[in-house]
Amino acid sequence: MSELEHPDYANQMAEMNSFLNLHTNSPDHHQLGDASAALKRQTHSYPNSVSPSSPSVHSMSLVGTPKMNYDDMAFQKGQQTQNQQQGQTQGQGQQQQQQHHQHQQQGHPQHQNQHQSHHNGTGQHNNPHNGGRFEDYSFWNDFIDDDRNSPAATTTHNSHVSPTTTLPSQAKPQTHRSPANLTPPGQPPQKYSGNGGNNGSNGNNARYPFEMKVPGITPNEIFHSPLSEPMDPQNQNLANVYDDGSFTPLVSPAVSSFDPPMSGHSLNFAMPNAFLSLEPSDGHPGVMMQQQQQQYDDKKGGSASAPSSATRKRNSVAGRAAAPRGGKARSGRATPVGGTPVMGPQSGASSVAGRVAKMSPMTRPTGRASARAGSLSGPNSVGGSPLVNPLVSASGNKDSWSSDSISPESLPDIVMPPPQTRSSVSSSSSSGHMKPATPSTLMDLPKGQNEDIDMKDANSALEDAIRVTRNLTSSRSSVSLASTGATPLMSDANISPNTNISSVSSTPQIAAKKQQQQHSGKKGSISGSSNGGSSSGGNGPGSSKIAPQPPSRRSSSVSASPALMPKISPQIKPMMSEGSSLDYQTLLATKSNYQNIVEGKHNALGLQYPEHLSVNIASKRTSHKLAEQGRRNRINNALADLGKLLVPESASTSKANTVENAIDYIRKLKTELVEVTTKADRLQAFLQAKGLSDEFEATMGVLVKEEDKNWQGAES
Amino acid sequence: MSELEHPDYANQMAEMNSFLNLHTNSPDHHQLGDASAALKRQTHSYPNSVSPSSPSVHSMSLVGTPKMNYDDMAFQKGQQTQNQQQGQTQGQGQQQQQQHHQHQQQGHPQHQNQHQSHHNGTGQHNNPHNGGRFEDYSFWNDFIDDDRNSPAATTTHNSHVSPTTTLPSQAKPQTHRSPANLTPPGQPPQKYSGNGGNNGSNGNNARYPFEMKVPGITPNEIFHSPLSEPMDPQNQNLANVYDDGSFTPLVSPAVSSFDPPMSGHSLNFAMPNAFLSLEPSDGHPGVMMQQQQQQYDDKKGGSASAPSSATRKRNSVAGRAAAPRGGKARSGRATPVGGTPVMGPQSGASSVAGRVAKMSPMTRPTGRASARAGSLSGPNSVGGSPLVNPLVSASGNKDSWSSDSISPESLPDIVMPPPQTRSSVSSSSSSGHMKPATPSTLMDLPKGQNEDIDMKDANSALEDAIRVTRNLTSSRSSVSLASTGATPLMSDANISPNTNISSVSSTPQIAAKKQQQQHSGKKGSISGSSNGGSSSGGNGPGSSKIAPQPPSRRSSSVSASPALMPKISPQIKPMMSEGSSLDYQTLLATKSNYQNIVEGKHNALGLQYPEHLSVNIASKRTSHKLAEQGRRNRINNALADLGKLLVPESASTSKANTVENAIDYIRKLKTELVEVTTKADRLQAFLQAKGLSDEFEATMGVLVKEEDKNWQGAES
DNA sequence: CTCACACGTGGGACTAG
DNA sequence: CTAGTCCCACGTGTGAG
Repeated sequence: MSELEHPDYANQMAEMNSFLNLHTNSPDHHQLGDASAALKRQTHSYPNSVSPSSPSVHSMSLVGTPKMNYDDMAFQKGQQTQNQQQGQTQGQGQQQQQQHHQHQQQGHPQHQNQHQSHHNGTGQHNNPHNGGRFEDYSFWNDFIDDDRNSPAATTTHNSHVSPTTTLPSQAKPQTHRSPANLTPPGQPPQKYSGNGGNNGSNGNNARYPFEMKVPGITPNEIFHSPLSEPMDPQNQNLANVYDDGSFTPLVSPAVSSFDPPMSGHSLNFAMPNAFLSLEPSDGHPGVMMQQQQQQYDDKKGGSASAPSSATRKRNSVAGRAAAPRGGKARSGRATPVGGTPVMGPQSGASSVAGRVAKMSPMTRPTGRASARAGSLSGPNSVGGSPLVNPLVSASGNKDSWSSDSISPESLPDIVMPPPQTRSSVSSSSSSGHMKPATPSTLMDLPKGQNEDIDMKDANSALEDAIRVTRNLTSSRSSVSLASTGATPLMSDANISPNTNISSVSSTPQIAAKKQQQQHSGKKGSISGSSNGGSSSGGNGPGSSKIAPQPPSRRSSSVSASPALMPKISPQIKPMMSEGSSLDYQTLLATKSNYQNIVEGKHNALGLQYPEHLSVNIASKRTSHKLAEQGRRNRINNALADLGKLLVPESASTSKANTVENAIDYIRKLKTELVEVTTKADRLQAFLQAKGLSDEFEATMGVLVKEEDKNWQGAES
Repeated sequence: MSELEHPDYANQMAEMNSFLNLHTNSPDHHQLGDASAALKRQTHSYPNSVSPSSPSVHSMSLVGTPKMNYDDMAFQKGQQTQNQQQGQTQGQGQQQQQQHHQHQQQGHPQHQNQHQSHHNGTGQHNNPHNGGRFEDYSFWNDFIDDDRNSPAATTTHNSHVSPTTTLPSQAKPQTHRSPANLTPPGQPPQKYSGNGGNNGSNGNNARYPFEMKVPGITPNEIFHSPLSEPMDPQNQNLANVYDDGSFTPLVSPAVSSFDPPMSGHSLNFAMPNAFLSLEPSDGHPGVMMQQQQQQYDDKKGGSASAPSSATRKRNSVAGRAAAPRGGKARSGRATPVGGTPVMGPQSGASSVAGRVAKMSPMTRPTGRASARAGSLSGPNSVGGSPLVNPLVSASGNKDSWSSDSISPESLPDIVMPPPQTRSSVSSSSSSGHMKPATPSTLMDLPKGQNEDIDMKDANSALEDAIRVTRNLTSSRSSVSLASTGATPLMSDANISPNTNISSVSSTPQIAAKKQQQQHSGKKGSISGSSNGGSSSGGNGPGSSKIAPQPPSRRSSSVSASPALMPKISPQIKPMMSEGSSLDYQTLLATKSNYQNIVEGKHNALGLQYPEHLSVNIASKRTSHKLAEQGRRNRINNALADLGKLLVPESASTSKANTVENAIDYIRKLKTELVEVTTKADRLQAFLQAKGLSDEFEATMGVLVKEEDKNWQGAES
């Protein structure tokens, strides 16, 4: 037996080593490392914040808190210069382009910076944290930059930078700083429309949605802060704004649903769901960004500039939405063309992202086809409809359930998402795919082609808006009740004491999902027998794996974000629907404890809450959520970049494949390098033997040895 | 470019191979994969299930369902042969060894198979799905192999292979097939103890826990299938076995908690939590494996063999548990030495894995210190105690909440985990760190030093067993009630009609968490003021971020796996505790819909369930869970390998850093390659100009041009 | 409080039957 | 269309610092 055991260990050891050693055979290493990181940050535009005078600002108070660090870190290092310096002074439209150009033109400048930091800061890589962090965030920036590339992305970077001072709303400076980044909704269009001067609108941008999210982590304040209530008013404002623009008010009211709960000291996520505030003006629907991204993007916001009103939104999301990547067609899986946000989206870049795209589950594509809202449907007619009510729309989408979990904070996430469908419609099915808008999406870079984007993006943005998806889980469940007859879960939501929730309208959640239109709509096209529901479109019935999605979204205003819902899939829902007694029992049974608590019903039930606990956890969760997303984005961006470096055509480009390909590629490169080096050495040796080396150098003017040495050193 | 592309494919292929190959240097690999997989299955022992006559068995019925495919895929290709063929005919003890040997001896057979499939199946990578999949799974196998290396792993492979026919119980062949793998608890010890002839026990091993999990996807059957009931008997047997051995019975009774629910056609996860079935005999606690692994491992189970009773368990988990990696010391973050499973764990290998390790949240280290069970504590004295009751132990652990979600299936996950602590204590703190045992961990390879392991592993295994962690969330909540006074959630569990749940004992969840003992116990050491609770130790109060963890675990048998619980963190729990009426309302409020449903209470509440829905979803979830883990492992493995290729010293090695470093590295390599190539070309051109090229070739015998071409092609 | 992980989950896309 | 597979993103919990 011992043999077995021991050998195994040995083997394991061997394997582990073998991995290293084998590869190690080829020298190389280190140096390259730094460069790539820098690129990412800037872009992001976060659609969400769009809502103008959102009360959410209030919630903002929390804002200036810990998490911001994240972004700040990154920015401070490298990009700082880019975003802030450039962005601040410039107008949006211009900025975008400029920055964008910089990217391309400058090429690797950022990288170098990082490099230095990397090398300089720590002679060796040993100080991963510092060096690593910065770089890491730089990635974000890079992404952002990427997003820029995509038309939608064209937004200005500055916006996220320092919303702080500029914010028109009540928000405290502090809070704004980081949160400011979120700003969102209203402005995204600017990019598209080319409204360089949206500054004025910026004030509106204030961004409440995000602010909500950006929990400063000042726990106590959060809950107790007036925010929750204030939010409502603002929400209304937002609605108005949208209306003014030409939007459908649907937008955010629902959002508040959350706020009310928690017996007064709401959890604050009132807005959470992100929300799509489409833009009225240009007809570019403002895509919503998620909190997370902003934070990360904001980075500097705090210190460096308070980019006054100059801050601009950006539709990074929209960019993505457009994502289908302009012309690229996506064939089957194998051929990744699509806009895979994370992995392969990059516009011009390599084809890496085969199927990878996925990006954000939240809204996902839903695409037009399925998109329910009649108004929204038209790709062009952005003006009117897009703003879906998260709550309302939620019905059809599967997404509503997806996130689940419970944290109150989850709400904000969804917001508007950009399209960037994974399957990106591609040129062929121009119809209007879009991508999801999930947080990550927001974070990411749209990259697609620059031009053409405006229109497309706009359209896509609209669709995206519709897709809002997710936010409130309840919506879907309620729907299911109607159609399915089974879904008990959220339907009760309205029952909750908090009128706000139900009243406001619903929340995001629009349709997001389906959209498969592209190819021919294996599943997608069907998407749903869309109800054609007028106002809030979102319904992604299409693929609904389990339950049929009844398009009828009742506006049930459950409010509890999907996260809050118990993980039980809608399908699981009890059959009870039949009108059995809807008393507390039912309520309890259907809503989940958390929701009940949130809605303040717990008192009725005799349940009590340690408020402070909930407060802290809420903020923590929120921050953590954002942090996690930042992390994911960093990884995804890095992966995407990595994919670009690789072959390009290579394989499907799933994350795993990307990494695996990278491994092979590195090995290959090492092998080649060794071979070439060997050859060169031999040649050189030969020349020297022949006594021609001097002549060679004179002739060729090349300094061979040094290179070799360098190489070897690196290699070793 | 063509070259590049092709090369990439080639690379991928190569990568796939490379993994294999590289490692292959050390033969193990694939085979191992199978082996390792095999290990996991048997072991499981699910403490929960342990409970002798636990009704939970009933739930098992679901087992044979859809997901199995996943594993099957992988296995069918390569492993199939190994496990089934061998396993079926052989006895457990023998089988294990044999298989194990095969692994080593055969070396790469499986890999090759996969390889072929990849190449053959799809000339190019275009068919990522097929090709990729297989290979992907191969990874799993590799991991598994690694696991084997760890002493615990020594279990037999056969067991998982084809439980089908062999199953003593009434289970239908179908269901059993895949599920069979799970087999578990009882037998793990064999390896350790060297009980080659456990065959007889095998019958008992039957494994209900896993079967539960392994949903064959024959949805209807699952729930309705007789298995569930039959299982019970077996479980009893198992329990007996353990008892016979010298175990503490604590084990699994609780496990069943799940089973009963779901109004009769329970969801099957009854066992879920996995559970540590330590081994009584030798004193090597049998570590539990998770479902996931099994499934993957099982793969073939269905078709090939119906390994008669021969099926054997395995303690693969234990192996991991031992993981602490023998002597390796793990310093702070920067210094990765530890056993970081995914990223950097490799024992001797490079330092890459700085902090990366994390691996599996599930059980994590919990380490001895915190481990509550008195009996268990002693590293050496494996004999008696180890089997913790999942439920019981759960109290303190944070983990219980971690997974959350709801799916019933979640239960099995945790099983026994191997140690492989991220922070691996390292030599210095020899005390006994261990690693978590999370699914991923299981998957991964322990790799520490070979020798010393036996004892250490064994010890660690024991500890691991204690750590079981997670499984049932309820346990913790209940605990909180007691101490905190707040936690309403699961406490009611007992209330549920199903007597089984509460009665049996509790479930896994033991202590897993804390364990920080190592360094000095920043947080950890405190762990708990361990109650010293005699029987089931687990409590990881130590770090309890939020609530204080009251060590008193009331054995509340909530049963619902953590997953089932609403995401609401325990902290959030309503204050209601005060003994307010615990009627349905309370019950509903506290337990979450899902749990209620599972417990069959929904009827009481007037809720009805479309059984078929729940059935499918349960199985789907389970399978999906496993698949996801496989995917994650693949990525993580690739990442780890990638990290190895990179500098080694380089940075911290977080995933993001790894990828980023890889990017830089690739760039650097390319740059160098270009430079060198350029130089070589110049040299060569110079020679040719001089007319010396012929002479050179004659002298050096090198074919320069070709290489250059190749390189350029790749480069372009 | 930060950073990093792993997990489980929902869901989109795609392929087959 | 369903089922199965893959992949992804998310949110959460949790360590370690």
